[in-house]
Amino acid sequence: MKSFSNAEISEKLSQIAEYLEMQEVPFKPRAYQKVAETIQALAEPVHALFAKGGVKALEEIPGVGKGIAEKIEELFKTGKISELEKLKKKTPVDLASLTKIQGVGPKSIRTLYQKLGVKTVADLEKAAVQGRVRGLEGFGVKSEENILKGVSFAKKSAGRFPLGDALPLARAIEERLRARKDVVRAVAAGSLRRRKETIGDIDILVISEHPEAVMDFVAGMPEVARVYGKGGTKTSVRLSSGLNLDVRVVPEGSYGAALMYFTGSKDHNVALRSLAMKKGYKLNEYGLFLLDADVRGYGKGEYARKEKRAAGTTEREIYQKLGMDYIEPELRENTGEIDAAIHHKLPNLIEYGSLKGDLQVQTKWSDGDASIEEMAIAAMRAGLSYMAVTDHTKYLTVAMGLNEAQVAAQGKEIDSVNKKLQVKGYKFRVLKGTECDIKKDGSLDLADSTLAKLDVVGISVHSYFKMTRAEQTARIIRAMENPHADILFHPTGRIVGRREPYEVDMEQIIKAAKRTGTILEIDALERLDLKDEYIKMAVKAGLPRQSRAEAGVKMTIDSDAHATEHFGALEYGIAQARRGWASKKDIVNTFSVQEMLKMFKK
DNA sequence: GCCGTTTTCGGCCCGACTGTTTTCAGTCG
Repeated sequence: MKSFSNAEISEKLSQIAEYLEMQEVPFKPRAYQKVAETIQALAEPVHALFAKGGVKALEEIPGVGKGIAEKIEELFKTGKISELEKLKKKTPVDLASLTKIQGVGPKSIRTLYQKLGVKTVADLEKAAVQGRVRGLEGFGVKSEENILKGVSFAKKSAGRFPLGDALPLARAIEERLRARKDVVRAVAAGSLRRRKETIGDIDILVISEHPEAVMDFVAGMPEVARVYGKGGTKTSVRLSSGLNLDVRVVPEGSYGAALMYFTGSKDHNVALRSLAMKKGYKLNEYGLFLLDADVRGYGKGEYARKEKRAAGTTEREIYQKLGMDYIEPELRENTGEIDAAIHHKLPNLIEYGSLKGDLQVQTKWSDGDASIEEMAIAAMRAGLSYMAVTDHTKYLTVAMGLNEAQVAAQGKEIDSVNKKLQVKGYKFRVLKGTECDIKKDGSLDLADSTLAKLDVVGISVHSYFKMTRAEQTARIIRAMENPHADILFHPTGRIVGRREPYEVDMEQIIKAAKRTGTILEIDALERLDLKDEYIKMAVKAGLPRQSRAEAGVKMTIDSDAHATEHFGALEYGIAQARRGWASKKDIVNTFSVQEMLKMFKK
């Protein structure tokens, strides 16, 4: 039995899709592509699902039927998918790299291979430089130039950006557009509005009576490195930061429909459009239109369709006409939200700005940049009324972790900071805490007698990332069983785009959290750990059937601040919680300090 | 290949832009 990561499985399925697309096989490519995307976003390793429940468990994955399940099984058992091998033999090209080139798709690749023998990006570049591409049917001088530009950009491609990098950039561009007299509205939509953890490109929707002027402005912005396309209402550019930016202008009356269309996700839109169609509507970026079938004068099932506009000014209106509740952007992934909206079962999502405290903050005592008092004042400025000081412990020598005596000494400083704040008239409380290391055997790095004196005991893994799944899971669960352990910090250890999570069975961890009363953390700074899918599991919102019984695990959203400016990251943590269908009641630090402390294990 | 508030068979989202074309295919989102 071979083990493949979700990314590897996704890549293989996606390749099958592209090969089939190349051969103009209808419909199948989309089926494969959809599953590839689903698996890519899946937090639970597919090989773990398979180990637990075999082919049946694979078919539980949305979009996976008998055919694809068997192909995944074959991959695990033999290390190969014979279908893919067959396709590769027929057209032996480096699909993965070639399709990454902007403007080059499966059809072009086929022609380039058949006529010029192009197999790799290097072959393609050579052919274009030698001017052999322009002679092909359907290609010209311009296509050749674009291929060369595409190749050179693909070479220094930056890929996806963390939400925390893209959001400020998008907001700045939004501001500049709004400042224009000819712009009524400018809104960043796309994956950014859905607050995905990484952003591939920025999509901005503009309402304006003068689209051409807006297009000129966008294409001429100083940070634009290349203009991919510029039309009357739509412009695509690449920014020097490596991000792509799409700006689309629509008239005022289409605002809602366009916002919906531009926000996505694609899967959500496709599902909505299918639903609209069944109800006799057509949904596009200009509105929701009622279709009248008029057979008079037409024969053999041909219909003249007259369109009557039914909605489009606001998103709310469109959802309503389709018979469902309004769906918040963070939920629009076609992972159960449409059904929930139809049956009025959507969660009441935690709101931005609703956190009262932060339960993971580092200071100068270990690897933070600022003093306890400085962090407290910054937390207050961020609108919080309490924070826990949770410096690292001694095992983590690189972070200058504290021993028992230092923790006691730090407690005294916290007392004096609290007194000082009180004298100044601030209603803010600093809690005594720790980010206590979980050692290899699952024991904790500080003596129980020390932990017992603290308000907030966070525990976390910073070593032995390479243990087996079973060992790592057992290690963490043992630590959670410590009666003093209140919160499991960054439960999977991942850092978005930089560090893969360690192997751990999150379903078991969530069960253990329920059993032991341990709170799970959503770590906002760089990690976004828990991932949305695990949050969903913890709150029991419409996820894998087998975990529904484990509902009701409490979570906390923390900044993991190491500097005064890091409290801003809490916004991303809330976004992640919303994407995981979490409500205020699921998140302990939306409550006052007294109410929150009552939720800790006894 | 998948899926079901019309369906276990017969469907499968929709439009902008480009480059190559004289009406459209390919790509993208």
